[in-house]
Amino acid sequence: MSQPDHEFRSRCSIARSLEILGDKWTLLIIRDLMWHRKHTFQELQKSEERMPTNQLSQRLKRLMEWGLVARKAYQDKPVRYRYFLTDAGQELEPVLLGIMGWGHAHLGGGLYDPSSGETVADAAGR
Amino acid sequence: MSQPDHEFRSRCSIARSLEILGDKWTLLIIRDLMWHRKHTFQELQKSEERMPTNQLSQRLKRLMEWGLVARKAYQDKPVRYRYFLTDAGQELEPVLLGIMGWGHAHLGGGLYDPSSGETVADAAGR
DNA sequence: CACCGTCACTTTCATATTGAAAGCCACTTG
DNA sequence: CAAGTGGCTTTCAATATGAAAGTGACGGTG
Repeated sequence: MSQPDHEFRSRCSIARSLEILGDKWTLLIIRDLMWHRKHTFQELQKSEERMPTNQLSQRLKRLMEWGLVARKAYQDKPVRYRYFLTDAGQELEPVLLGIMGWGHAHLGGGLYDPSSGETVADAAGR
Repeated sequence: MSQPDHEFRSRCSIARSLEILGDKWTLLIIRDLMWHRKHTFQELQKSEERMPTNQLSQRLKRLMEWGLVARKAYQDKPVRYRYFLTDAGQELEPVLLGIMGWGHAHLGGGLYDPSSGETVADAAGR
């Protein structure tokens, strides 16, 4: 539960958040755990964007260290884990929704509706 | 105004947005332009986080290419520019507010109130 | 019981990005 | 005319990324 010892570069909440979330992949893991019922390593790796396995491994580790993600073994011998969001991770939903809305409006990406589980407006062009 | 020719890695709005915004710095530039009245190269560079000048230069270029930022010369000889957000850039405000709220709750960062221009809750610990 | 396949990683390594620092250019100021 | 200012650009070592292959513990098949 305890977060890593870490010197943040500033006291700004946005700057701090970006030290954990600020890359091209991390929020996609959160997206998949939150909405797309992807919970195993393999399911996460098979997402459309095809994150490299070493990165996925690193990111999951970091997210666990920061307490946004936890895992539970779903089998022994060999032990295999199912990853899921903690409350702190779940609380990123409004952020994801905001980014999605912006990307839909300005980059022509799809619009996912969490309550129906469907992509409402499909991607335009590109 | 026209966005760059660019192959997005997927149709997901979040994945697309992260190709532009997904790093440790870009949203801090947006933050400073949006709330902190930093509009010149130097003002942006002097922010608490001390972004390297070459990165600032590159990011501003990218943000202009994508139409989130524009600039106007405020003097000739030598020409110097003032940067500001376009409408598309401004529309990231809810995203910034969301990230700030999360960072405040979970990483102890400050809470800025755009309407008063003040940091309401100061950073806890760390 | 040898072999193939699956899952969850880890390792390797070439390439790309980052970030600290210095350099550059066109002025302005003393 | 020397020093300073603003806005970049260049350089280069260090770090991060990503493609690919490797590992280890099984479980199933012939």
